[in-house]
Amino acid sequence: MEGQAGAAGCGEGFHSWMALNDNKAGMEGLDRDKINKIIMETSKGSKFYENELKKEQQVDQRIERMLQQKAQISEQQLRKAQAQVEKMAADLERGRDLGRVIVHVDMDAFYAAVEMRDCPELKDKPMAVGSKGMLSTSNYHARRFGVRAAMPGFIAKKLCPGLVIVQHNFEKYRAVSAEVREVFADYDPHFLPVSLDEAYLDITEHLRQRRGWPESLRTHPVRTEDAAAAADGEGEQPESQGDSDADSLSPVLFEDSPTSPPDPPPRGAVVFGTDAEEAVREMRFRIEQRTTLTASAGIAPNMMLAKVCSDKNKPNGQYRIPAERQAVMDFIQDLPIRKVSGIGKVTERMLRALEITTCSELRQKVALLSLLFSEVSWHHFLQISLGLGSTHIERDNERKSMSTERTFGEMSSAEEQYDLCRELCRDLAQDLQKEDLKGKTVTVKLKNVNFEVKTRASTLSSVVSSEEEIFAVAKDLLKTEIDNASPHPLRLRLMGVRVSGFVSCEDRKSLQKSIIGFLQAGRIPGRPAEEGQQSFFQRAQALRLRREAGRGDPRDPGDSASSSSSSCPSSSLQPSAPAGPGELFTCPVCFREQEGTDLRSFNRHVDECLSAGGSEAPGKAGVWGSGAPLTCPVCNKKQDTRDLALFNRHVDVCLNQDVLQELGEGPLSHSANVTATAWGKGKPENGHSPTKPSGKNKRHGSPHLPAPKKAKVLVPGNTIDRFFR
DNA sequence: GCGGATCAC
DNA sequence: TATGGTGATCCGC
Repeated sequence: MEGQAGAAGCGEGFHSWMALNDNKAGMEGLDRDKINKIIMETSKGSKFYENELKKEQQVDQRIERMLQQKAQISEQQLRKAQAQVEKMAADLERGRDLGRVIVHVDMDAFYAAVEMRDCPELKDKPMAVGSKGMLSTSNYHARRFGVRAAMPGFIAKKLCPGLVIVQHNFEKYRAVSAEVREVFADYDPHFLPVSLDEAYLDITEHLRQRRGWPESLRTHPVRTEDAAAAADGEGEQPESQGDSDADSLSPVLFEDSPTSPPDPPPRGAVVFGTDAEEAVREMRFRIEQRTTLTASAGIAPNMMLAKVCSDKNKPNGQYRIPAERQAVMDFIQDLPIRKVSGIGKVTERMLRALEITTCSELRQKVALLSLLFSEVSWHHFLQISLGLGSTHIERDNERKSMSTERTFGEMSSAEEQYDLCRELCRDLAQDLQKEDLKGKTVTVKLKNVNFEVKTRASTLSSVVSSEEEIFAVAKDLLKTEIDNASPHPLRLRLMGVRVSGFVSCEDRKSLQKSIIGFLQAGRIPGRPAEEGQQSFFQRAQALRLRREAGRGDPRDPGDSASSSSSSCPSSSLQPSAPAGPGELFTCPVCFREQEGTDLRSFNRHVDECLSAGGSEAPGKAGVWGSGAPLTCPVCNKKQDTRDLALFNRHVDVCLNQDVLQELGEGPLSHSANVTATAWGKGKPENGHSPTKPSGKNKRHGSPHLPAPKKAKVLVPGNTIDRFFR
């Protein structure tokens, strides 16, 4: 999403935190002083304002201390530090990797754009999307008035009385995001979503394959309705200056340019080239065709640079840094450090106090920084100053905490506070249960009416997850604070509860390895939450239902609220899709059928069975179970085997059968020794999209096909799960 | 492990 | 009428 308000030069009476961010697009011809004055007058005297002033002064003191420290540094210390820094810089330089092509894609004013698309009346009006207190994003119209993300609605209204504020509609944004991500997946099946509107891709492999592609694979139809308009240019905001070679490399329009006779593409189609910029242009084009929304992108040898680049020609533009050291250095040279992700308001101020505002200045003074900042910090600074960044997009799979917090009007009654605390615990417990998480640390967060924030934590020897367990801890933490404040009441404006210290995934490894790990699947490591979230049963069931109904698709309908995910496959089935009436599930542990239960109940049963130990369970693999026969969740037929390996193989083949039918490539013999691995990371719904040229549906994004000698059963991810990726 | 801060979206 | 929610990380105890 759009960045928070950033720094701008602050004149008399103004402060960095309220100054307008003038480095964004859409501010042309704006009277910044006037805007700042309005913001100032509206804020002045408020509790919020007072607290911001206080925080600002704290930073001032921090800077003061730093400068004192700096004054005590000797020439010799500095020389020594210099040597150390140069050595490290040389090491880093040796390791510089320019071989990857990393792309950062960012949807333009995403929420606002979605709302405008779906409500044409908003098109010409200044509008913003947000909740009561805070705006998430504004359209470019509104930005001209100084209205932007992270601004409270009432101030925005003062700046722009005609502003239309639209409430969030996250379900819709998630749905649009899912469409966009389908396009991403074609360029990098392992892409890394940052939020609903942002992602990193490594298109190195895509480009390697793309070089050998015929034009037909790089040809994309123009939306039929307004093909002419789409072909006219890139919308209202043409690509900005700086996208230098854009024109020369622009897609050829076949509308009125009859090209070579051989195999003329269909009318109203565009063909893109084979290089990185063309691939990214194509991706943005497809996103726009699909969603009517524009995206901006940055192409660079690492994530840090790609992120900066995506901002450069926003909106609806792209920018590339060639994979050459000198090009990187040239780009970095005058880059304001604030543009770099991770350098925020405070860091910017601290560095500015040392006369560092650009990356070259940063490079110049790293030795000094190594004496004033922690090792982690100055290493980071050095990397930035060299234009280095991660070349390898990887997901932080493991969730480390989960929390709920709420802001409200002043609350001073202890009774109310306890009630609220319980409510928060209840909500949190529910969320924890959805991901089957249990943690050892409970933290309570309090913000008083003066905006002062406090957190109080307690770590237990055992894990907690239920409302009662969490509340038992949280209420004590709260009580301590209430007691401490007495006889005055706590005058709160916010309360939050967090659980962290989740049990290590290691503890669950044994479960994963067992058959149950396979059957449950849960979240697939390395995939975003929304793609791996459904259990194997749910997905198989969906697939079967779809087949029976002869329509629909088996995809997960959307992601959960946050885009974070866990590498630790849940040991519980996800509860979202209850089994239909009459569904029977066979517990893979005790082999008894569980009738008429939803997946959550079924899972609870399985959990109980497992935790009951070996006494009831026939054995880890359950191969010798003597219960009822297993039912294939795909074809829904009882299988004449109790051997889970055989059962798995049947299901596997069953699934492949479906894939092949979906792809229209005929049935596969059930005896064939082919696994879903052949379709690797493919998403089946891409395979039968009628709009794409034929041949395009063959997973060009997936690295290599086949080599599946033998179905490796019982290992999730190699067979059935691959199908769903 | 705790608490305050910083940062991103 | 009066400035958000979620998650991560770092630093100094």
